[in-house]
Amino acid sequence: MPATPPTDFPDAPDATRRTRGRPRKTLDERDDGNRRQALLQAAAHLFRQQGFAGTSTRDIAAAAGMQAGSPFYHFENKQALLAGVMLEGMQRAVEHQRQALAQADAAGQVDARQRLRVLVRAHFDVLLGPQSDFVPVMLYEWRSLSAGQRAEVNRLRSAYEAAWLPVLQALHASGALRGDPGLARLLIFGALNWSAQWFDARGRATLDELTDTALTLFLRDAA
Amino acid sequence: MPATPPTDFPDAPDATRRTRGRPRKTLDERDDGNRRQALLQAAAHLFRQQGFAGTSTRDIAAAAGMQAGSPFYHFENKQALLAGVMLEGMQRAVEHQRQALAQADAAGQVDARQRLRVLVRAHFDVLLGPQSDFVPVMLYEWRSLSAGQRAEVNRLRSAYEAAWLPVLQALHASGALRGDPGLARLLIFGALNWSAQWFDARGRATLDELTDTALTLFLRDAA
DNA sequence: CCTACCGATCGGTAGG
DNA sequence: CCTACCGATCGGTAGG
Repeated sequence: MPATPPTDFPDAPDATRRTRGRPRKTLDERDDGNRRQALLQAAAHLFRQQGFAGTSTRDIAAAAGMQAGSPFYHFENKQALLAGVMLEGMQRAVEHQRQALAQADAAGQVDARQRLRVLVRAHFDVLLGPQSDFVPVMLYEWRSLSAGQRAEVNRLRSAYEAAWLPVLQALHASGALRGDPGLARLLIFGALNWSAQWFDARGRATLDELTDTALTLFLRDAA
Repeated sequence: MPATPPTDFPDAPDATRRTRGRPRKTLDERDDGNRRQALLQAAAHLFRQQGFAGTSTRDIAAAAGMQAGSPFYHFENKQALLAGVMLEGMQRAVEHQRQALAQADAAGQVDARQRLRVLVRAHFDVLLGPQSDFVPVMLYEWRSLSAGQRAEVNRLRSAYEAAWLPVLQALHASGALRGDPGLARLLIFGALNWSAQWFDARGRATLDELTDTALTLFLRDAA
């Protein structure tokens, strides 16, 4: 990505250029997808705190340091901003899951029990770790997407969820997990996803302890 | 409660009273808290479908067969409508739980495992059964309440949740439930509450089957 | 990306 | 509970 040369205003008197009017943006703030990213970040945060309908595009613009109309230079409309947040959230989730599983493979952790631990821990990372506004927005602002956007997000979501089923089926086959694996998966996702409502990063439990408790709750001991 | 005598309009010509102007409301539609109840019902439904911020008081009025300004005759503001929905939802939940436990007592079901089944089933009833808009609104529109309203709703919610802990502690003591009962309770509530997002009453699973699967997932078999 | 603006909608009220 | 209405806010756009 080539650095854009600083374009001066030819008609501005040189001495006052830096002191009059609104402060100049630094080069770094201007170029490439930087501002788009700032909008997504701000939108994720506000959508999570106040919901989609409860957040104005002006709020988002202000949080990203822009004027009221500027978000529409980067996104077609408010809904496209929401879809952007969700797609980014799911891409991160899929990628983090992929890396976690690859690392487990490299460490020779092929046991279904170990793999479930990896999946649960990666899930908590994405849901409760730093920068964790994107996925909760996906989970809770679902209904505000158009049908087409929903389908697009759903493709990533299905890929993410698909990784769980073979692991749960293996655990069911070995007797470590009881009940229909499909229904069990829904209940387990619920248990994990609900943590976004109550987990406090400053509180007592760490993500490791949470993972332990969840696995202890769902799985039987090895015979 | 004394029946209100039908008050006629003294200056309305008798013959046309029933045919001109907007149709008369029947007595039944007019008196007491009937209209208030219709507003709560409509609000619960719309808040659930579209969220609090995404629903206008005009939508609610129309759904209850009123004009735009009329909800404010019954409720101070939009937020009071939301609080009304949540309080009604929690009152129903607490009452249903109380009845279910009383019935279990009468049937001599004092075993902790049996009591957990009763609690789970009653929870699903309130969350997924007929008229199940009130509690999901409570679960998902939390942030739109004022601090004072939140405290009021929380009192009922704490009472509801308090019934679970001794049962879970007994199951933990007997080895049927693993992990800290406090954390386990949060995970279990998550698994159950999340069902409001995916359960389809027209689908395959019944509430009984759901209850079975949940108990099988969380509890170990008797030794 | 900002400025200036528009039409629509919203929560809420006065007065009956 | 309706009628008529108000001020504020909102998503979005034209033109630079």
